[in-house]
Amino acid sequence: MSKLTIKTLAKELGLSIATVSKALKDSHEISSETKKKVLAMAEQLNYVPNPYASSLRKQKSKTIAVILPEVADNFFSLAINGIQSVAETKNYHVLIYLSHESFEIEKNTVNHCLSGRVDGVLLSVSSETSDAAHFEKLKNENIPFVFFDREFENFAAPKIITNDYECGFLAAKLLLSKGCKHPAFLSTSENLSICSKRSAGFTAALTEEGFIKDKHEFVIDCTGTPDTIFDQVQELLKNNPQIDGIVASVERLAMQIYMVSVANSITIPKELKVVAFSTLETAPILNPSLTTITQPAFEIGKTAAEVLFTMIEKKKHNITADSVMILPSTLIERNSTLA
Amino acid sequence: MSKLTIKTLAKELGLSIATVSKALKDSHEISSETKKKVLAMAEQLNYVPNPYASSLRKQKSKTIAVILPEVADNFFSLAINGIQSVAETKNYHVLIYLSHESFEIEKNTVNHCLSGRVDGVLLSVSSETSDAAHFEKLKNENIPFVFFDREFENFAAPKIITNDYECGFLAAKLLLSKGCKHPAFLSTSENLSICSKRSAGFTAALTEEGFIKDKHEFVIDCTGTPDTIFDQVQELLKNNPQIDGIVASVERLAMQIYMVSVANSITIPKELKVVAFSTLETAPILNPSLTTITQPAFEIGKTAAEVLFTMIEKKKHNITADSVMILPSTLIERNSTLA
DNA sequence: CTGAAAGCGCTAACAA
DNA sequence: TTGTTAGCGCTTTCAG
Repeated sequence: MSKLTIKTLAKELGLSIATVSKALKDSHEISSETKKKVLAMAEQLNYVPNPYASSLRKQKSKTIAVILPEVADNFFSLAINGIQSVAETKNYHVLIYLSHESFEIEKNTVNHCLSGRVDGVLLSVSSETSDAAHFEKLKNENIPFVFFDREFENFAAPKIITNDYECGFLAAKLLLSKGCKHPAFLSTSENLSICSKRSAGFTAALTEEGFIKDKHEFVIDCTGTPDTIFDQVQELLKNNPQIDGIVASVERLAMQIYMVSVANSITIPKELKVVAFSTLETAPILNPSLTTITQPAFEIGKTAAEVLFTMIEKKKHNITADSVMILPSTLIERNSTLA
Repeated sequence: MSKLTIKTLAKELGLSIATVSKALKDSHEISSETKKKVLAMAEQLNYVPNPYASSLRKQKSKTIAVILPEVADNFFSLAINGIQSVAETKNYHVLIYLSHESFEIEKNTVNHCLSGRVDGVLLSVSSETSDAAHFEKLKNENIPFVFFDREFENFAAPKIITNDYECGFLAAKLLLSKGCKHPAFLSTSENLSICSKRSAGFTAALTEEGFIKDKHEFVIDCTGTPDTIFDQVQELLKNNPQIDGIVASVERLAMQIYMVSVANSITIPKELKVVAFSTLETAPILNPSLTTITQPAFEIGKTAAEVLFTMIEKKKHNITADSVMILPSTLIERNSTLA
C-alpha cells in the first residue's frame, strides 16, 4: 500500500496540491465545486492528513501535555477526565506523562515539552519538586502552562486549586467539635503545596482553640512508599495512644488508617475519628462510612484545561497571579466522625 | 528568543548540520572529539530536537495511542499505569483517547491513528462497538495494534485479556455453595466481550447444577448511564425479591448494589450475597467487605504494551490468534458472601 | 571523518 | 479561483 498523501489526491483529481490543501480546510478562495470534489475524493480514498507535516509547517501541534505524579488515583483520574472533556471539544490531543513523584522525571518531561511537541502544559507538581528552573524555561520559551491541584508556591503562573487551607481548618474544627482531645494530621510531604496548606489550616484551628505548643505533636509527616504506609500508621497509633482523631491529607492514607484499625481492632469512630481529603466514591459504603473533604476533581481538570486553551488561543501567556482560581471542596460528614 | 534548531547549533560550532545531526545520535561515523563538542554545545544551549521534523522524516513517531472507554475507573487507571511503565522504558510518548463507550468516537479516533501520528495502538473496545471495519483499516495500513481487556471477538489481533468465562463460572459456584437459590448476574452490556463471557460462565455453572430454564431469569442487562444504574438496581431487587445473590459484572454496579442495599435496608450478606468483578482497593474495608474477582489490571496494561512494542520493533505485525494471552484474575472471598 | 543536497507531507506567500 | 514555489527541522544517501 503506497502512502496516501495530498499529492496522491491532487494527481487523482487533476488539481494542484495547493488547491487540494486549501479545499481541505474549506478556504474561501476555493470554489465550492472544487471543494466538494476534493472532499468526496478524500472521503473515498480515506485520506487522513499527516499531522507531523502540518505541525512542522505551522509550528503548532494541536497537542497538550499533562504531567502528573500518578494516574492510579481517583483524584487524578477524574482530573484527566475533566481535561479530556475540553481537549475533545478543541480537537486537541492529550499526551500523558507520569512523574512518579520524581523531580528528575518531572524536569526531563518538562524539558521535552520545550521542543515544540506541545502547545501547552498542564502540571501537578511532584512531591520532590524543590526548584522552579524547569518552569522558568517553559515561561521563557513562551509555552503556556497551568498548575492544577498541586502548585509550586511563589512561582507566578495560572493555578487551579482548591481551598486547602480552609479545609484543613474545617477538618480540625470538626474533630474538636466531636470531642477529640488529641487530633493528628497525617501529611505525606510537607513539601507539597496541598499538604502544607492543609496542615497550616489544621494547626491554625488548634491554635485558635488554645491547643498547640509544639506543632510536631500534631502534624506527622508520613512519607514513604504505599507499601510502608501501613506500618508507619500502625507504629504511629501504637506509640501515641492518646491520638483520638486523624485528618488524612490524602486518600491513600485514609485507606491505610482503616486497614490499621481493622488489624488492631481500633473502632472508628469511637476510639478514633477520621476525616479524609478524598474523592473516593466508596466513602459512603465503607465501614464505617468515611467523612470526606471532597475536591471538585473533574472541575479542576476542566477549568485548568479551559484556562490553558485561553492562553493558547489568545497567545495571552502572561496571565499570572491574578489567575489563581480556587474551586472549593465540600465537607461531607459521615459516620467516621460521629460523636 | 529565536528558535534553536540544529542549524543554529551547526553554525555555532562551525560544522555542517549533517555532522551535528549524526553526532547527536552518536553515529559511528563521527569522531569522538566532534561528538563531545556537539553534545556540550547542545547541553549548554539547551537544545531539544523538534520531534515533528524527525517524525516526518523518519516516518515514525515514537508515540502510541491508548483508546479506552473511560479513565475514571480503577481498572483502566491501573492499566494505563502498566502501559506507561513500559512506554517510559522505550522512550515512547502516550496519547490517551476516551471513547466514552461510543462507537462513533472510537471509529473516529482509530481513523486518526491512520495518519502516521502513532506507531501503534492499544485498544479496549467501547460497549457500543458492533463492527470491525475500523480495526480492519488499521490492519490494512499495517499499524500494529493490540486489544486489552475488552476485545472484539472474531477479529484476529493480539489480545491481552483475563479468564472471564472461568471467573463467571467460579462466581456462580461460590454463590451456590453459600446457599443462594436465586443468583442473578448483572451485566452492563452483553455486547461487551468481558460481560458476555462472564455471564456465559455464570450460566454454565447454573446449568451444570440443573438450575436454568430461561437464561433471562438470571442474567439482567443493566445498561444506562451511571446516574440511572441506582434506580435500575433498586427496581430489579424490588421486583425480584427472590434474588438472594448477585454477581456484579463490573465495579460500577457493585457500588450501586451497596448503595441500594443501604437505602432499602437490605442486609448483605444475610439477605443478599454479592461478588463483584472489581479492582477496588477499598474492597476490604467496605461494609461489609466485598468479595471480588480482581483482574491483574496493571499486568494487563503492561503486557499489552510489551506485545505492542514487540510488533513495532520487529515489524512483525502479523501476530494473530496465537498471541491471545490470558492473565488470570483472583477470587478473593470476603464478608459479602458469608454463608 | 565531514559536508552537500534531496526530500518527508504540508502550508502559505505570491503569481498567474 | 487555481498553481508554483519555498520552506518548516530533521535524516540520510552520496560525494568529497
